[in-house]
Amino acid sequence: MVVVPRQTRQRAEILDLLEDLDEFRSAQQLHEMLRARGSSVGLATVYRAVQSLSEHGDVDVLRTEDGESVYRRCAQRSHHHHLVCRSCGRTVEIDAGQAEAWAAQVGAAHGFDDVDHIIELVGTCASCRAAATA
Amino acid sequence: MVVVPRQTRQRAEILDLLEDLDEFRSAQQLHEMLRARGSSVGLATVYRAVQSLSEHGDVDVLRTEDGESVYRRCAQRSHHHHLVCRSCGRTVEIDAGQAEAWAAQVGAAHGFDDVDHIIELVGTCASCRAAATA
DNA sequence: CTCTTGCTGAGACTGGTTCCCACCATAACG
DNA sequence: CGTTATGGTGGGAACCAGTCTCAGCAAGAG
Repeated sequence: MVVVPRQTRQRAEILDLLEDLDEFRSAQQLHEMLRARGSSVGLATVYRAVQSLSEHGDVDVLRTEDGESVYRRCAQRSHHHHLVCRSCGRTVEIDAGQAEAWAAQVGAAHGFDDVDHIIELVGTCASCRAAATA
Repeated sequence: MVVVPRQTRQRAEILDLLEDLDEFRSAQQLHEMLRARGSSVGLATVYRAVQSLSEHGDVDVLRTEDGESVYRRCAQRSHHHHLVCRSCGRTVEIDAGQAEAWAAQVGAAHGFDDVDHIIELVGTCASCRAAATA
């Protein structure tokens, strides 16, 4: 009795859109883009879709500095982290084995169990750096 | 012409309160606590104060999962990270030299400069673990 | 085909945060 | 020490992301 989300036009359109994008987008941006494409999808539906997708590990979620949640379809389905360009939004997926080992070790040193971690890296990518110094 | 915040009763009271606490608190919680103490400080003022304090590095800010900002007066004024107990909120400050070195190295490997990082650890502390298994 | 059940969407609602603006206290200046 | 400009204060309105409501609809089971 596993709960599998029903396959609907709206969900398909949202996934399609996410496939086309390679940067993190907010639910509101996705909604706008869908409307621009001419499909009539409700904002609430977009929220529900990205939420269920993220629960199933099909998309990754990040929180921006101003508290907005942004979503991205990721190549790696396993746990990983992101290195995001602060200027153009280009995102690189990182396997963070080393950082995870560090986290577990630090937790143990302070008597903490089940240590989860939030690790995100923000930098300036090579091409933006070049553009800035030009 | 450096902008130094004016010293007022309200700001002093907020800092005092933060000194007494050793867990992260939201602006709203701080506001409530101040009112409970009998001091009439506006909510807007609390927001302004914690904001300016965090900009000056006098308090640390974290975002909870539901998008609330929480604040804490930290012992270390230099850059550091936190290991928070998910059950009791107990917080340990971590010097994360190793993680930072890793972040810089990963950034460089992908051609990224000025790599900032967000690293937070959440776990279950020894005493909460004991209480849970009791 | 029919029925059940989950999905949809418009708009109302919530809760955290910021803005507005008249009033007030601080600090600088004479 | 009084005056003044400047920035802080506070209450409420405004804002915005996100959630809830509920009637209508459509996917999938039987």
